[in-house]
Amino acid sequence: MKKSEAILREKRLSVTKSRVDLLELFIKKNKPLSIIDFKKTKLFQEMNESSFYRNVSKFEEADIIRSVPTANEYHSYELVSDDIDHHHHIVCTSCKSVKCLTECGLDKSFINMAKKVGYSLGGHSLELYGLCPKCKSK
Amino acid sequence: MKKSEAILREKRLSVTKSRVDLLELFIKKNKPLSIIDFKKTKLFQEMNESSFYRNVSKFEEADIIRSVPTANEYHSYELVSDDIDHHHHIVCTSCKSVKCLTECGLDKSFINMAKKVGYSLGGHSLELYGLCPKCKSK
DNA sequence: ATTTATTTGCAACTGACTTGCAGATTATAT
DNA sequence: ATATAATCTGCAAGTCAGTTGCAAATAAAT
Repeated sequence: MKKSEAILREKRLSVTKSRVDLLELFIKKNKPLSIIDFKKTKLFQEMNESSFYRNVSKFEEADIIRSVPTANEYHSYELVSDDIDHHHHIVCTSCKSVKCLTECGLDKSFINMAKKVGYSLGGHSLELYGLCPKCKSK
Repeated sequence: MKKSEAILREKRLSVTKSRVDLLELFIKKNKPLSIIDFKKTKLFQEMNESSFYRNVSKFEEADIIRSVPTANEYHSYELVSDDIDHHHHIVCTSCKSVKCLTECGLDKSFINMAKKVGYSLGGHSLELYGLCPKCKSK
């Protein structure tokens, strides 16, 4: 049984071809994916766009993937897995590639500052922008 | 002469009614505004939507306003003024109100981490999410 | 195997944002 | 102040990501 199928069963979602294929894509790529990335895929030929959106929603509800705030136009999602815990991304401003970072860089004084203005703190989003090694050397 | 008019002249932009009105709105509100906020305004009745977009672009080019990455659907912009330097925002997840914070909470170890993965660092976006005082007390 | 619930493809829709065009307004040159 | 050139505006139509209703197809439950 494929890994994706096991996950779907565990989360009590119906196992269908499109869900298996889409989830396998997330597993294979192992980095944030948006509609744009999906459209570059051969899977896009086989699977209707609306199914992509509907399944992404289902996966998100089921906590299989999470939304990654990208500060650009498109919604992007990545696998929620136990070994990739809370972390952020660095986006290359030239080739738009995304790399996951392994720690969270917020310092405590900043969190305290939020509390000072009377807010109770929920989550946060943090993205770095820069040039990846390849683009840097051009 | 209105403050907005002075700014427009300094930046060598044509002074028109819509530009003055729109810029006054940014000055009056003094917090990030999106199309959604604009549509709630009486100005929206008088001014065409496309003019809003075109003027926002012009203001951005002229460095009068800057884009604020909100990680949600809509593009949001705020005044660039010398006394509000580099800073971030906290967004209320209930009423969607936005508050500017006065410092940047990135710590240096995080920046070093980006360099470790071979990236040269450009900008970054950082948003906090939580409940504002009003929504908290409900 | 049959019923019931869910998912799919398709087509139509929404809403943010853009663009071409012709008329109006602003800047400039005289 | 006036004429001309440059820019801006409203309008209507278009683009594109994302959503939704419906009927046919597939999966789950009995």
